Amino acid sequence: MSRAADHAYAEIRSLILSGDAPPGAPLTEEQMADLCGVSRTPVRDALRRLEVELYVVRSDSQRLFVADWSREDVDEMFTLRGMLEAHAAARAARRFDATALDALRDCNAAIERAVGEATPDITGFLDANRIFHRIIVETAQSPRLAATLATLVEQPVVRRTALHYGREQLAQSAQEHRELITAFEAHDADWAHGVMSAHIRRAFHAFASHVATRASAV
Amino acid sequence: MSRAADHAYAEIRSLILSGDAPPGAPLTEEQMADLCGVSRTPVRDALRRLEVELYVVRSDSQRLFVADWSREDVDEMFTLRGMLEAHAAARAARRFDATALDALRDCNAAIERAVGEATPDITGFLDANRIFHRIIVETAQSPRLAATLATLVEQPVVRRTALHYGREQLAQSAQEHRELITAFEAHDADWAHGVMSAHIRRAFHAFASHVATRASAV
DNA sequence: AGCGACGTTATTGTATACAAATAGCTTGCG
DNA sequence: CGCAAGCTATTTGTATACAATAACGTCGCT
Repeated sequence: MSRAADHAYAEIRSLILSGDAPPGAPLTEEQMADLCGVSRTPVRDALRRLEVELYVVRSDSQRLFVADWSREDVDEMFTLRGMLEAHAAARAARRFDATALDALRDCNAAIERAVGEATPDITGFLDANRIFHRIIVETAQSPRLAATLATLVEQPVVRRTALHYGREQLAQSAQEHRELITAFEAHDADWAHGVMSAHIRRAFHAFASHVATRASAV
Repeated sequence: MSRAADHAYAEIRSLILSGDAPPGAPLTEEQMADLCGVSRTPVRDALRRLEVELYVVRSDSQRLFVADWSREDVDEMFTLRGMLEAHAAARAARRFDATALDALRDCNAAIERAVGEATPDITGFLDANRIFHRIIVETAQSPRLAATLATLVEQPVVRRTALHYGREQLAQSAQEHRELITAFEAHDADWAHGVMSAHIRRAFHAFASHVATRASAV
């Protein structure tokens, strides 16, 4: 995908993430095309991508709506993600080399900087966090696992989770990352598996405790 | 997606699976469009879908090629499938009711009939087997899990595996299904998890032992 | 002969027009 | 008043034309 399609993707995505297009809202190709100033063709590509990533859902007949996830959906999503990402961590533990580990350490340093500031830099945290997890999945060297996880790791959920983190939860996240790095350095697959599994599970509960009072999860 | 796009998807997919388009072969949108007798627009949709499912890969700049599944890829596919389907079995164990269990028993009876004949009825086995696993996934009641598994369970691979089964392996498959049913009757999630996990893993080794001599797995 | 710049060609990206299908309303009937 | 059938308007699906871009071969230079 190129300029127009990428632009449309980013535009529509931020429309959803900002909440301007609330869950359940219909998204028509033409509206989006007008909004982005491109034709329907690249918009279709962008929407298909967003559909795969489950930002939007397709009705019985092909109309698109902003996704609305129930509490069970989110629970199941975190469970699957935990299972697969822990598996990825175990695989990665057997494959990490010095270069990749350095990248991981740099990345977590960025996370700790973002977390350590007077007012935590959530955006910085999210960006670095995304890269951190991406390095692990890439090191696992399983395209299929990567593709499967990509459809499971919903950034809106990650974002919302992080937004509700207090300083100590952000710090704990960074601490868990440090332990992961240690497990990777030891090339201990079981250790990495366990830490990652707990890391994701804790994130779920952080998320769940904040949406418990709301009817809709996202 | 509608008629043309679905048709293009099926056509290109079978082109790949049949081996007429060997791994590494370039796929241009126009070629595919000519082949399917539709325009490039639905072909693009179909190719995007095939890309998500990793039948094709995209080069540094947007050209598409038939994916090359290595032995490791297939291994990883079975591993992921085993993980997810075992999880599905565990979930399903907590949810099975009498009606669904009856359907499962009927289904396995059909499998045993197909296996017990003088010359095993592989097609009958495959049809009943597919329904058997589908009932379990449906009973697990997780749309997301179902969607993820759908992209992981390549029927061509299942078929190739079954084609190489001997009578005793077919019988063992039915036997494992019987044990699964027993675990479901007991609503024992751990038991169901273990049996399913082993069931898939054994299938992998049955598959692997037959493709070991070939350069490309599928 | 090797290497690089350029032009040609093949391929993908985008826009637009039109066809098909679907949802929602309106109207008529029971 | 409820409901269903049909019409209309909206929306998605498909085809085609054209633009942009990347691959490739050619020609010229050193």
